[in-house]
Amino acid sequence: MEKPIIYWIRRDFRIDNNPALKFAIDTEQPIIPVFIRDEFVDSLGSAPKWRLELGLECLAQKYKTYGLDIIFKTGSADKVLTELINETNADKVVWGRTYLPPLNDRDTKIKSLLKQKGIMAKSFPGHLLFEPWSVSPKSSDFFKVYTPFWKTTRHKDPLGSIIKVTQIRSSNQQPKSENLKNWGLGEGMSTGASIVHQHVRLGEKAAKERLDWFIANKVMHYSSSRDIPSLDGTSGLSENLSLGEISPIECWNAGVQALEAGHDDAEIFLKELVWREFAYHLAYHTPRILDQNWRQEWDSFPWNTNENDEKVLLWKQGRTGVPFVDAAMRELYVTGRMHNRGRMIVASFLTKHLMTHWKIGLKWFENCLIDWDPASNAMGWQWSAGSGPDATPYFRVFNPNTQLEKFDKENIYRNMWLAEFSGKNSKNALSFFDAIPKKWKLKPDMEYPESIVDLSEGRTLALEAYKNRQF
DNA sequence: TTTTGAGTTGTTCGA
DNA sequence: GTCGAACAACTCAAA
Repeated sequence: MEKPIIYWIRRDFRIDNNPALKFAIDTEQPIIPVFIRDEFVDSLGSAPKWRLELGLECLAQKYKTYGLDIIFKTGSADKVLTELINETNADKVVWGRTYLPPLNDRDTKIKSLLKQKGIMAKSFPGHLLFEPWSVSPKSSDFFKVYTPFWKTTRHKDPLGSIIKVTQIRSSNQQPKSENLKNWGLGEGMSTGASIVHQHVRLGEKAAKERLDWFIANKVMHYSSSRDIPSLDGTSGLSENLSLGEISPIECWNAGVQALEAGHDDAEIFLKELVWREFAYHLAYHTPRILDQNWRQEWDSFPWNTNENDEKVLLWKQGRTGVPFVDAAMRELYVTGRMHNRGRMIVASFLTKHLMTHWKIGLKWFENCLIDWDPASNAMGWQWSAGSGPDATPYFRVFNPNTQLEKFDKENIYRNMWLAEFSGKNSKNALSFFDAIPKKWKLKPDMEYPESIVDLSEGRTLALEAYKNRQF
């Protein structure tokens, strides 16, 4: 019986432009694709876990068209892979790297364990444009500032080339698979699932089509339209990038082509892709960014750390009485995403006006975002809070009302998400009330609340605290 | 080693 | 309404 190769599916939910899968195909051995529900899958936040299930269903269908079934298994990865090797007599295991601890350390151990058994174990790039260790400054170990990182990467060729797959060789052996539907990955979502579902862009094909559409219609206006939250002016591909339903290299190449075709704004799109890289670069070199203050002196800052604080709850519910903040928080709840400008504003509001620890915000995002990415989420929150690697002047406090004036002058975004303003005119605004838990006891005809903080007072208090900090 | 220049995303005030 | 200055001072990258 011919020995098969095991392809371990990680964050590369695609067929094309997938170096690990390509390697497997090139061995000409039969391929057994496996997805393992390990402790790291179980520990995902509600929305990312739910989105993972959708992504897996879609991917399984795609594999079916090539005549392959994904094998679903639960357990620690070393144990599952070992059993699968024994069962199938496979002699190779390949997967795409995910770079961040603790997964990275786990993978290193598995690699040496498999090699000890005489199995070829190989990991591949594919999740990023560049390996985090392959970009470094001349005078230190790694970059702590974005702009020099960008200057270094902009003229660097990303890893790998375009890969198109036409066939995949399946295996005659059919190892026992669990049923994905029985895993209940979507259970944490409860009432909101059917509503968020309407806003999901699912799978490799849809992601590619979106990229084409974005490059054909939007990238040329990107520098200005990406800042307007009422417009569909961004690529919106973060959701697909997070599961690897599209390759970042494909996005990069499309951006480069647009730039070469004379659309200068495409460079800003490339810069955004590089922000994602920068987040991984930082997390790879300083893993503490994921769950501790990157600048450790911030440990003594007097954040509010009470998760059950009344104002924190109102922030989560989009009931702070500050329209831009509430609109963005409701957009998050209904769509599982939030416009980038909204992310900055709600983060600034939580960490500065409400003086609340960024970890509380990070955790909420981790539960609500279908495009959740551990590296980007942590970098963004720490940047907003001021504890991160960017030298953010402490006096930089977003005023949500000034922001509304600048980026939503006609109140389009506000009315899109706040039924208290738009009445029955906005389907989106109303759907928020169907998505939320009943126990929140919120109704669309309720009166819009008074602001929970006086914005200028909140700003002053935050500035005071930042000024008086003990470091 | 030392020096120099630069650093995602802002707000407010007063001329 | 528009525009420039002030808001401080520090870390990082490169020469």
